[in-house]
Amino acid sequence: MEIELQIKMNEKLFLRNPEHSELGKKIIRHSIQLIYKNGFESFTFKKLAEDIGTTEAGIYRYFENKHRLLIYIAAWYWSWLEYRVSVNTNNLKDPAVKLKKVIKLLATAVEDDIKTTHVNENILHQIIIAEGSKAYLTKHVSEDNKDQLFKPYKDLCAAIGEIILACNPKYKYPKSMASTIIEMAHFQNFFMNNLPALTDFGKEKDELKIVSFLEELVFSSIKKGYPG
Amino acid sequence: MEIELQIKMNEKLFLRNPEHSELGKKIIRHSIQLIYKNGFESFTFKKLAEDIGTTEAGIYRYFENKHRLLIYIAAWYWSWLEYRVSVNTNNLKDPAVKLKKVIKLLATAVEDDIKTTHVNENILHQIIIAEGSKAYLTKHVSEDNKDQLFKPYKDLCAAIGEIILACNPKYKYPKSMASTIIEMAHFQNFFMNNLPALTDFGKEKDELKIVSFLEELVFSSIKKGYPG
DNA sequence: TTTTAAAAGATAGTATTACTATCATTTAAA
DNA sequence: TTTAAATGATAGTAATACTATCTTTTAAAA
Repeated sequence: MEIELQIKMNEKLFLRNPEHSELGKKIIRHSIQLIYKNGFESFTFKKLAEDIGTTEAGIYRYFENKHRLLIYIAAWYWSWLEYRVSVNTNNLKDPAVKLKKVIKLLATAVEDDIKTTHVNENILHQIIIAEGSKAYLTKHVSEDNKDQLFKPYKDLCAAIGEIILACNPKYKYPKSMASTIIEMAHFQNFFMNNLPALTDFGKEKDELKIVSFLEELVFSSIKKGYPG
Repeated sequence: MEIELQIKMNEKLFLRNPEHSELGKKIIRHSIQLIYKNGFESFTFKKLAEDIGTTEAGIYRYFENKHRLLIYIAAWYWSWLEYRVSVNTNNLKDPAVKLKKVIKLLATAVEDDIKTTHVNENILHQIIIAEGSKAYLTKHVSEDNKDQLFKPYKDLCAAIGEIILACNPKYKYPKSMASTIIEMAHFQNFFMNNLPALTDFGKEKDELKIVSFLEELVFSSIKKGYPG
């Protein structure tokens, strides 16, 4: 039996659903590779088309512009992460154990077991670290947000917020704590590898140190101590 | 007696020092306004030149490209913040009181008393919140970092790290905690105003709530309790 | 006060980017 | 088998991101 992970994406994220055709899947796969290789700024639909072996106009039939494509990729990532969080935590009772698991999922590289056909999740993780915030750091965030383009991020944040509240129902900032964990899992990683003076992990470059930092940060704040 | 705040900037940040001429100062002032108004993506040297009443070529004599100009503006902001941190904390003995002061300086809008002639600091604060991370989220961070372009950020981070260590010399993550405070002071503000579901401050939109959140986060982690 | 050099203005030009439009051909669904 | 949808091929445009050159203005040195 072959199981393929299909994530249902918001229709507003694209002009034509890239999951529904070979070309569409190629667009996603190759844009992830190209953005990883050269960064989002130097990424263009022309280069992408050449890389795939199609034409610029072909790409424009799927996505309005490269920023929309970035939002799509980010949304896919957040949906996928929420899926992994739910799979990896719903058999756990202790919310503190759950929260530890969440931090680990956020802050460490993916073990490449559950392979979805057309996405390299490790590279995806890397580009979301470096380019992910550009999806919402724009003048048109609010309109994009009205179109629900950031729903997967907000859902993940809400889910983590729930776990935090389960640890301590009186904690006052579950959602801000959740977004802090998410953003810092990524930023501390980026800093560690690129601006090490901004972290305490520059020498070892060990993701597990980020996990320890975040765990200490979170659990001392929500005051439930460490789980086993 | 007239005192003007002059911040010495790294020579590699520009081709010609914008502080040394009227045109240069106009470039800084007007770019801050334009980026604030339309966002960094739609900001171009052409538009800037028209806004100022000079030519594109004129701007290029000061800055290699718009990204360098953003780095310059960000560097100026971080230098200015470090200056304000030192002015506002060096008469304080208790490091915990110092740290509270730092959090407030980072997370709340500027009282526009100390006016530097050509920069609107409130608008500057806003654009750093929305665009600041784009200064380093690039493929060429490491080279830029070698040119010391991010030194002001790193210095500020180091200074805050020192205060954290003064609170608790055994705390293991002073620099990561410092960069977390800095980034979250900005991101929680951006989220509060643009993606409120990611925070617990969406309704009131009150910066002081962010201050409370950060204080609780920081002090429960470094375990020295709140100052008076 | 003149000379000289640096800065700014004016104008032109190029390659690339970010699209839109059209028409022919292939592929897949009815 | 027909018909529509998707793709390919090609062209074209406005804007962006520059570089180059030449003239005029401004400011500093002799």
